[in-house]
Amino acid sequence: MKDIERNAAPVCEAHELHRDRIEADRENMPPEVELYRLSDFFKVLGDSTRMKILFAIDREPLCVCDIAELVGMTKSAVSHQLNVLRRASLVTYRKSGKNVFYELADDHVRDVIERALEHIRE
Amino acid sequence: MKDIERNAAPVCEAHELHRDRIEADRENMPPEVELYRLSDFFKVLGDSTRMKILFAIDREPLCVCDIAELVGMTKSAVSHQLNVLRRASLVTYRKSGKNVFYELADDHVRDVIERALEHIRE
DNA sequence: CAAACAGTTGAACAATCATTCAACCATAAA
DNA sequence: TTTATGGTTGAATGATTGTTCAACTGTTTG
Repeated sequence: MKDIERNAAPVCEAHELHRDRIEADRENMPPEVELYRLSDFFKVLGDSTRMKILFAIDREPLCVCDIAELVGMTKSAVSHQLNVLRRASLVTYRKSGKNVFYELADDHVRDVIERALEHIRE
Repeated sequence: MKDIERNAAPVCEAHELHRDRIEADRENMPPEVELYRLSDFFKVLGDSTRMKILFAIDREPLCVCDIAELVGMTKSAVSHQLNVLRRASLVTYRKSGKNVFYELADDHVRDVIERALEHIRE
């Protein structure tokens, strides 16, 4: 049968019974802006190349070509991803002669990744 | 000038000077498989709809139509995203009559999100 | 100054992905 | 056994995105 109600308000009978509790759930949710900033933050971490880069510079600042060698990609690809990490304030950089050295911006990032590691290791 | 060396090993002079340190950095990196599981985990969190869903069911299990109303999307769209969250083991579900109730799988997820919230709030 | 090197950038391409639409399954009620 | 409801699913579509390629900037060295 055709789902003619597909665009109607998705409210089931169970919902009608718990209007007040649902309302409390709604108030428990962070504001829109924060939800977007949160998912944007995770989106940056959600790429294996960027994850490799973050672990590569975990111990010490490295120049782009060192990072490229550690993660096994071209300088260009790495530079593009470093740009993403920079815009998200996950890394900082410092120029020195012909080189540009990147390092982790702060320990918050390490914390989040550490927790996630615990999770996937069960 | 043309970058004729673009596919060559990306090793700069600075790299030659610190071969041993770079090698230590390499050993500090988690194994490939773990890096992929880690970025896959963050990838699932890196979507605003899924993030909304997780906060919607943070306090109590909810049925699909309640979740759909809280996040402001169709049941179909929510069901697709719940499927992603299920495959990543971030949520569990329980059938009850016509309804299917979803809840957070464990507290690890809450921990990671909590840390990330602290980060984006500075 | 010219050549080489480290890194950046924009366009293009392929791949991934979120949402919509339509149909479908399962349960409950009439 | 129909009918309605809650939820799932596959295909299609449009948007986003990661990598490559080519060219370019800036710095150092000969």
